[in-house]
Amino acid sequence: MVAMETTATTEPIALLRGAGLRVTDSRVAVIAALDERPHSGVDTVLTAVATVLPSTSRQAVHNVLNDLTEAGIARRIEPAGQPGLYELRVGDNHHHIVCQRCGAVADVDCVTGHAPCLTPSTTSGFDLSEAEVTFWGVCSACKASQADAGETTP
Amino acid sequence: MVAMETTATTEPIALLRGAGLRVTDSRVAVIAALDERPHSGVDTVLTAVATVLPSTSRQAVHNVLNDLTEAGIARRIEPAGQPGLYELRVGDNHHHIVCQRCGAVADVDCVTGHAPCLTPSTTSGFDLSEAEVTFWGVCSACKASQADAGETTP
DNA sequence: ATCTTGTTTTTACTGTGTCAAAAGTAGGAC
DNA sequence: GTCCTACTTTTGACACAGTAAAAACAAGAT
Repeated sequence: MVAMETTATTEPIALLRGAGLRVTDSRVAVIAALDERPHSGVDTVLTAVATVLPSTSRQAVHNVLNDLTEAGIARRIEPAGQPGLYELRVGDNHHHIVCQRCGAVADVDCVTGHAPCLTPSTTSGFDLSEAEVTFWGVCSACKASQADAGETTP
Repeated sequence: MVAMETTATTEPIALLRGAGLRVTDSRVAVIAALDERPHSGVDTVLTAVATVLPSTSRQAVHNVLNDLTEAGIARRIEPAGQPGLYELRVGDNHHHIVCQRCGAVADVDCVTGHAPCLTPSTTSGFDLSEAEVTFWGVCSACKASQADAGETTP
C-alpha cells in the first residue's frame, strides 16, 4: 500500500475509509478504473485493473463492484440488453443516454425544467422512491459511420 | 385449432394475421396469456400456455415472444435485475413502476404535465429516439406485509 | 510482531437467453 | 379435398452474466 503521495483524482482511499471498507489494492484500482472510464462493465474494469494487478480475478472485480455499490461509492446501471455498468457519480440524481448501436453511455443531468423532474401520473398504490430515466438514441460516432453500422439491433 | 368461439379479449388471430405471422396454437396461447397477465416473463407465460398446450417448450415461448416483439405486437421491458417481461400494450408511450421487493410491475401512463414528457438537458451529441422511464417503489402488497417482504416474483 | 477479521482466489454452479438442425404444421395451390 | 412448400416448433447444446462457498491471504488493531 503506497498512500503517502495520495490525492489521486477521486481519492479512493478516503472514499473507502469513509465507507468503513478496508483499503486494498484491488479496490483502489477499481475505483481508479471507474474514475477514468465511467460506465464501465466488469470486463472493462477487469482489463484496466489487470494492467496494474495482473493476478486479479473476475470474481474479485464482481466482489469489489458489489461492495462499492452497497457502500454507496459506486452506482450500478443496467440498460436493457446490456450487462451491468458502474459509475462513481452517486448521490446526484442524474440519468443516462444510451446508444442503440454501440451501447455507449453518456450522462444526462436532468430533465428540462422541473426539479423533482418526475412524478408518475398514477402510482397504482406504490410507495414511490425513485425515478430512473434512460434515453435511447444514436451516438455521434455511430451517426458518422452511418452506412455500415454494426448489424445488431438498429 | 379451436377458433370458432373466438373474439377473445384481444383477438389474437387478427393481431397475427395483421402482422403477417402464421396463426398457430402457441402464438394464440401466448397472446392470450399476455392479455391476462401483462408484464409476464417467459416462465409465467410458459406456465399459462402449458395448461392449454402441455407439450410447449420454453424455447417455443422464447421464439414466439421474440416474433411478437419484432412484429410490434408485444413489447419487451427489462427492469434492472430482472429477466425480460412482455406486455401487449404497444404504440402508446407508457412507462412502468416496479416494486423493489417483489418485482411487481404496473403501468404508468405518463409523467405529469408534459406531452413529450421528456427531453434531456444535454444530448451529448446523441440523436435521441426514445425516453424510457422506470419508477421504483414498494407495491401495496409488500407494504402490507412490511416485516417479511416476499421473495417470489409474481 | 502478532492476531483477528475482512478480502481475494479458486472452483463450481444457476439463471436467462441464443443458435442450429431435424421434425412437424399452416395455409395457399391444385 | 389433397399436396406442397415455407414457416414453426422441438430438441439439445451452448454462451454469457452473475452468484455461492471454502481455502488462502492481507489490512489494521493491539
